[in-house]
Amino acid sequence: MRERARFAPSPTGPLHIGGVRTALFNYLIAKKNGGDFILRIEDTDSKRTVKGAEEHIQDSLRWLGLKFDEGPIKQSERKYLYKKCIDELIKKGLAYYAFDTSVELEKMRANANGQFKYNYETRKNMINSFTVSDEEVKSRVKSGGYVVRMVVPEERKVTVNDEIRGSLSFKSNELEDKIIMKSDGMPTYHFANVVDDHDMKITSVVRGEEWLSSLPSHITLYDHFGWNPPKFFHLPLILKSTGQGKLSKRDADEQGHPVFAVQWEESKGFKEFGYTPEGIINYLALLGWKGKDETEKYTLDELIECFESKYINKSGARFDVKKALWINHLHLKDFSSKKILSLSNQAKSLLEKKYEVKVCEEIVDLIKQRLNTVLDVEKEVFVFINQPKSYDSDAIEKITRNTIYDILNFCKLNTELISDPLSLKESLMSFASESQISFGNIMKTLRLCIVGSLSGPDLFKIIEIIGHDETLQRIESLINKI
RNA sequence: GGCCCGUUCGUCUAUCGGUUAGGACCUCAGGUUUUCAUCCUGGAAAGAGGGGUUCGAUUCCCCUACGGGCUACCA
Repeated sequence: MRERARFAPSPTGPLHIGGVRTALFNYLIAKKNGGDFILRIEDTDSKRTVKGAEEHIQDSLRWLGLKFDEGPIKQSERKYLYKKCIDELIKKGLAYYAFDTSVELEKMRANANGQFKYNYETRKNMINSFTVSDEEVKSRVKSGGYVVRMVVPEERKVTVNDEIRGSLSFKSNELEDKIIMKSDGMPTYHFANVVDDHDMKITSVVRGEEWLSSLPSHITLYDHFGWNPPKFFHLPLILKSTGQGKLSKRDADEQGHPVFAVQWEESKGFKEFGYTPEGIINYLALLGWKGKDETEKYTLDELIECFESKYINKSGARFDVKKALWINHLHLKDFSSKKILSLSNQAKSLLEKKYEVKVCEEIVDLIKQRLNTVLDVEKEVFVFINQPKSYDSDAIEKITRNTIYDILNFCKLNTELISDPLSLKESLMSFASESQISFGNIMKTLRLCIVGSLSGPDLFKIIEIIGHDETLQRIESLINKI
């Protein structure tokens, strides 16, 4: 059977990293066997639908490269289907009308110390199809304000299977006659989910662990309809990087990392923080899954190739920024210069204003392995565009001003050497032995004057690229400053 | 409180009952490099606790502890 998996977020807010991982695992399970990846928007609660959320979800998936084959299918547009199925269950006696007000329900819960369950026993004392005459039911239904509840049978063992955890069993008496249709005529999550997954011929339901406890209710629903349930994968949660609990926006803010894939309102996403889709996808795949061997770097295509759901982990995993950054770096350093340039518009336009395209790419080649995020491109490229804004004063003091002066003066007096970095290096070496200044200090001085600090790519390459005049200018400018 | 799930280095994880408990991030020490980074070599670092089962348990079972989820006319 053709594999069909769906990502089914509700548009109640922006897509966060946990949702992205759910989407990714759905995608991988679908694509592993050449199946379909479907997007379904679960917007059954109009009160909680947030404007722009659906668009944000789609933007995120697009940026990540998780293309869906069908959808987005919106539940709000499928009321007719749910209604039909509700009627079917009512006719079978497996669902019933309930007329209790929320005030009454709250009272019941308060009285029972939070132990109240609407079930095979308590429904006898509530206002519903079981306790009210047929005529009254009819008239109450006519005037609206009712809900529909599912019948959960008494004293039964509900055995469910989760592909990640294996077989689980629940007692039906612990379950509730869950509301499946709300008084506004919309289905609840539990109902719409089951009906849609069946209707859409979904073969694998991949979702967060928070749904595990409602699985027995869902299975009961499948039973009521006489449908075969799909396979279920309940993914462990992503936990905050320090402390306890699952990752939330607040913790992410505190730790200084994003939670959204792409920007949402004022909150920058992974994209804006300079992560690549490749990096995020790779890191997220590794958070809770591991391939057969020690490989850590995967592209999406490689993931599809290697992914096996049996290697998905059971326990929650902390989000580790340092490792995420490292994985991002792994991808960035292997990108072509052209691609890196296309990711950093700012750096690209600054460079291209000054250099030919070929040189621009050469420059990026020099800085590639220094990158953790695409934001670093701009920083690293700065030395090729502008004079240092400031100088590392600690370094100056260490080398001493006199030495610096001597070295720079030597360069200034041998300006013709600057055009030929190779011979410049040789003369500097002989200058070192003549003047009793260590070659290390000479290089540091020169770097200080070209870069402003003691880090950066190959100095002679920099000199070659920025050229004779610019180099001389930078030398002059440091001489004037000390 | 009840129900369900989980628990190996600081973090992500490997281990199909017998291993010097392996790898990666982080970290530390060396090496390469003109510097930083990259890269290379090496070090430190773990089976929550208690009972069983077994010749033998990180691995199987039970209890406890801890963590997580659910317990809405929210998803």
